[in-house]
Amino acid sequence: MPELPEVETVSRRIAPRVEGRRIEAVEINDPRWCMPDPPRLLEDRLVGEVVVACRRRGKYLLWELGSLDVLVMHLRMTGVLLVDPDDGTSHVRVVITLDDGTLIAFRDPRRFGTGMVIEGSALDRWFAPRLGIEPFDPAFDAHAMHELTRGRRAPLKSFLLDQRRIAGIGNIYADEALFRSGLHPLREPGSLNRSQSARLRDAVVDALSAGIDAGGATIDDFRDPDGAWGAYQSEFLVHRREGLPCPGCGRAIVRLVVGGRSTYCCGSCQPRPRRRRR
DNA sequence: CGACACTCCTGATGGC
DNA sequence: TGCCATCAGGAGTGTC
Repeated sequence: MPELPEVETVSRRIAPRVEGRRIEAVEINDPRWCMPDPPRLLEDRLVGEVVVACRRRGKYLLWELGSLDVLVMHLRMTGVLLVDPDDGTSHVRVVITLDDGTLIAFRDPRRFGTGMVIEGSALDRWFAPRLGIEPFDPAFDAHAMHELTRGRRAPLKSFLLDQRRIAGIGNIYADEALFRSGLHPLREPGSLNRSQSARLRDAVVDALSAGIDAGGATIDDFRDPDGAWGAYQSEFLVHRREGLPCPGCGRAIVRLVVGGRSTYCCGSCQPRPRRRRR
């Protein structure tokens, strides 16, 4: 499932192919993609526009247009953008034709992905209630992490998945960051001391960086825009590795469910909190 | 306000 | 071999 490193990978690979290009045509085959707006509305606002910049915010992929509108896309579970997809590629929901003939296809088997056009001046207002700090923002330091955890009582794993606190972490990188920090997924965020908050902050940044360096992880068919598989899934330390040896101590990795999400951790390197919250 | 249940969707998986 | 139930999960919505 595309998380920050996967969306970053898509953005980096696709940017040189779309920036400076004019959108020649847009074909939206699945109205769900831009619901509740009708496909015609998006097509009309996109066709003829120059893509000024392609970038990422949280797990959102943004195309800034010459009109100052922004195409805001979310890949959700199974979405991916492909450059010049092979003939017969299945589950293609949207096709964008650029003025040099390049085709950008949005492929999304489960149809959770979304696209919308927002005025650039309204973008921050739209993100504000949804997305917290960017993990690679210099302001995201140990102190900022400690402040974010104050008073939070839901499990630490759920805290990391809450996009309104920190933007971009999903199920994979939450598990990986928690393992790297040595903290248990059920820890109460508000119970972390300063040094634990600092470790968690570093673990989040390190896990996400490792994912980006590997070109993302291929789970649920994720590919980069050139169709290449990600590599990071082979570097997972704990995620989806139930029963396999912990890279730290060799004991079997365990799976539990936290906040309804599959969660993988080492019972020994990530000591369980003494008492459960109530 | 925080926490949590429910919803969307379809390919993959497992049981018989 | 085929059928069916179950599962996965990001974010929006609704409820307490």
